[in-house]
Amino acid sequence: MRLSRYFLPVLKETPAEAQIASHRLMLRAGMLRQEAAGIYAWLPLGYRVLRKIEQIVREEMDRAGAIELLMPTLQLADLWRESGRYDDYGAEMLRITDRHERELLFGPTNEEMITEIFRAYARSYRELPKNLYHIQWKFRDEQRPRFGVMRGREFLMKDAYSFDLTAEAGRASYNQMFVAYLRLFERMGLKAIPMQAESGPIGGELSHEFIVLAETGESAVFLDRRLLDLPIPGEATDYGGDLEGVIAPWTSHYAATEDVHDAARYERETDPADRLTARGIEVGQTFFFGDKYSLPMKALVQGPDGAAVAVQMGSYGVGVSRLVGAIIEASHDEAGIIWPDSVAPFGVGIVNLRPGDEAVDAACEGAYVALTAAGMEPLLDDTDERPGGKFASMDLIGLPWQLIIGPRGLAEGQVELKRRATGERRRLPLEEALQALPG
RNA sequence: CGGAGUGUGGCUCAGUCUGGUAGAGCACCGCGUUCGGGACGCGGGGGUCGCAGGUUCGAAUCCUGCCACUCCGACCA
Repeated sequence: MRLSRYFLPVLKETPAEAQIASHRLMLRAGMLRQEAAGIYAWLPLGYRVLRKIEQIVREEMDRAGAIELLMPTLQLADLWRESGRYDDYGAEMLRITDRHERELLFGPTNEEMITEIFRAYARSYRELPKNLYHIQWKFRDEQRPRFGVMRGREFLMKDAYSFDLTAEAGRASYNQMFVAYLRLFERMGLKAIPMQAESGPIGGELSHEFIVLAETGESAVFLDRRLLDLPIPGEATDYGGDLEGVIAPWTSHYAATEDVHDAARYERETDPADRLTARGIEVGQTFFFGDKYSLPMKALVQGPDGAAVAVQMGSYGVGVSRLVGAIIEASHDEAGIIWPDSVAPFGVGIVNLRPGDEAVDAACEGAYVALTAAGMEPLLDDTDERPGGKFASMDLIGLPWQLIIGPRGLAEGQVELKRRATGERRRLPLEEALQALPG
């Protein structure tokens, strides 16, 4: 992408409404525009990051055997009356009436709808297990939205739903999602720790919140710090096999949010030197709730013995839009965002220090073509802004690499290659710089 | 939902107490000089001061109502 043709409204000054780093930086980097309290437009740069995160989530869900579909944002109120949640959910649910006076709602989650879809087609235990997911916009009418995309009212969520014949099989499905979550957060450069959690309105006994440790997190957490060093399951993990052993290290150390924290147990199960009290951002949550929905909504299949049984279900959410903020909270400095390579909106920024200079323009064009061909997704700053401003903008938007090309260096056959994360700067010939970049 | 604030040009804000022709910096447009870490000079464009009533000769400023947004708390798959 050539910056001269792009839409990247970076802000020199910090917007007054933004309180935390990720919100400030998203507004300043031209990623986000607030349209109402807790409702945002994703500008081109922000949307690129959102899509990268979404894609990582999708790949890991697919790897774990889940199947993608897409459910609508609007749902019929009657569907929620079947589960009894229409009245229970309260003011957080946005209720809508159409021209025929039919009651609708903007979905805050999709247990009812996926159960309705499943029961419409599934008849036999032979069709199990199934795990269906979608990545769709949700709306929860928070009383007090805040912190930008960290706590918006409209947000993008991946939600998966598992269907099994028995609780044991359901537990296996739960474990698959557990492992997939460990992997997908790791791929985004995040250290997300699974913690015991309350299941809240979703219901059920078994639940984990996946929490990224950050000072600006909304909840206090208590954990065994050895969890921070556990290895993440590899790409070759056999999701068809028994995963109990894979997740055991994660569930055998103490980790809990303040809501369910048991101080006595904490002291009994952890060594004082290993205790870590911190704050965290919830980026995902897993639930196993058995027949809580399948029973009242009659999602039944015939078992081997011919009897109809309610399927055992779980649901698994990832806050895709919240992750954009969480990643920034975990990775930024005074100058701006520092994107992990895997979610960076562009792989490398090329800075033309003297647009209009024939040699410099040619070198930049050459680098742009070569890096595009190499799949590096370069962003070429070919504007006539002054160098200082270009450097500041590049640091702000946080691309992993910066390739700086100017007349002075070029006269000596040199360009500058800068790694955003470390600040390391190297002067070297253009050809070598292109070789040094991954991709 | 309880409490506290804020709405003035695209952004950050001053002006409101004490009513009297709407301001600054940045950004933007033109010309020129510049150009390796957010340049400088000269000239210029842009605001029904959140909305609606009221008081007054006169309202950004005082009064009333409403709306939006922010912060603290409660709430929060």
